[in-house]
Amino acid sequence: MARRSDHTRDELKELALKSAEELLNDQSASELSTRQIAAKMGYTVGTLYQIFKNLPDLLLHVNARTLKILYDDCQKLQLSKQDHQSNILAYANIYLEFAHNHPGLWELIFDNKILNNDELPDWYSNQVNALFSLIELQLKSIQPTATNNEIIKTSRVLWSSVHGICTLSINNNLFSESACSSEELIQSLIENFIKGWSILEEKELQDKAE
Amino acid sequence: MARRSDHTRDELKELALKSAEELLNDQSASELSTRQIAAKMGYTVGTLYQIFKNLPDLLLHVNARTLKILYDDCQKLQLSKQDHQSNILAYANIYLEFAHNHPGLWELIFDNKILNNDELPDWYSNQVNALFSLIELQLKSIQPTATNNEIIKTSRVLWSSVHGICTLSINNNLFSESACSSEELIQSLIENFIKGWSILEEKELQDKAE
DNA sequence: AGTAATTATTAAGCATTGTTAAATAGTTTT
DNA sequence: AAAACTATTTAACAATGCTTAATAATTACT
Repeated sequence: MARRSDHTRDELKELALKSAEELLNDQSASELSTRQIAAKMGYTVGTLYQIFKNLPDLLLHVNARTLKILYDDCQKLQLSKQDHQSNILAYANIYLEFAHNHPGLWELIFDNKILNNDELPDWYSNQVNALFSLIELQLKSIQPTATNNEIIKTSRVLWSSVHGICTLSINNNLFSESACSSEELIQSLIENFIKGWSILEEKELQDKAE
Repeated sequence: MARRSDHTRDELKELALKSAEELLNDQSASELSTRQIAAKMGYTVGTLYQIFKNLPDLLLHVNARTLKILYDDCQKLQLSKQDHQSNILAYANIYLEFAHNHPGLWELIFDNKILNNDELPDWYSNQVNALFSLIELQLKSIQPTATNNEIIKTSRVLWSSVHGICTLSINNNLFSESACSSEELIQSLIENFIKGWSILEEKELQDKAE
């Protein structure tokens, strides 16, 4: 057989990404293969290489869709005008919940097959930055006098930490005997960190005032 | 050829682990293979399977040695009697430095090939717990009245967060344009979190006193 | 000492993997 | 209707980890 023209190029792309995503519901990112994706599409491997440069390229597009979902979920939130800490906690819970419900998709975002291969394209970095901006906005509201650099730094610290809790609570047994849920851990992190961060800034302001 | 008896069983074990460790200096954990290890030893794969159950088992033993190095490094520290926050920061920097200098070995600790396969053996979990105990001891010194559960929870939060910062700062480009070093991020995390955590406890104590 | 049992080591086979080049069959153009 | 084009398949390559059968060297036993 050849040249079926059952699907346009765009349809094939959509089909490939959807197939990969469905497979990642049942297995880990490292087990995902081109042949599996092709089979799920009803095509063979060669077709994939006509649409995507290679497997990492395909997976990068899967990640782009994942980032979009995360961003859209964040946008749907009813944000509080006053309680910015709660807003950050809500973002963190969206992240945690997604990681729990879609461990395969989530794991893929940090897959070295994709990250190590090439420089990430701009359109992809922009999606990541957009997510960071959400946190930065809340931090800026908490401490309007903080420098831009301090805001960026703090958003990275916070989000890396949230990410770390997700990683370790999802993948393994390090928490085996302890009865702490990941929600509790996330809440402890954000409560204590933001509390400390606010007070640090207040002290600095007092220092300046004296 | 067969039965060279150039090495005893123990020597072969040592040789295999050392070979794996050396390979991990130049490549990522996911690229590491039995054939590579065997070739580096000057043997073939079958020999490995006489010493270890399988590859995950071999890697688990590599990890055990990594954990021991980390623990020994922590023990070498000159701990402060008063400034427990600095002690925790020192532990975190040991962790960060190791991750930076030995990304392959460090990555392997969280490899799913090992973690997902079986339940971890007790002798391994004990090594992990010993490392957590170091942090727990410092936290207990900061807040002697905190419950055991609160100490365990807090150690998990802190260490997961440190781990998250290491993960993201080593593996990828999410921090591309921002000029924050991982040391800065770690310091911000620990300073702010511990500050917030201490104050939270003080408030609770006040509540109880009233 | 010489044969038998044991065991360390190799070598080969299986089912995978990503990727590419060539063959094939359907569509479009001439 | 024939020729040009191209989407799709097929087949091949070099890897991977795992398992097992064959082989060779040592040890144990008579």
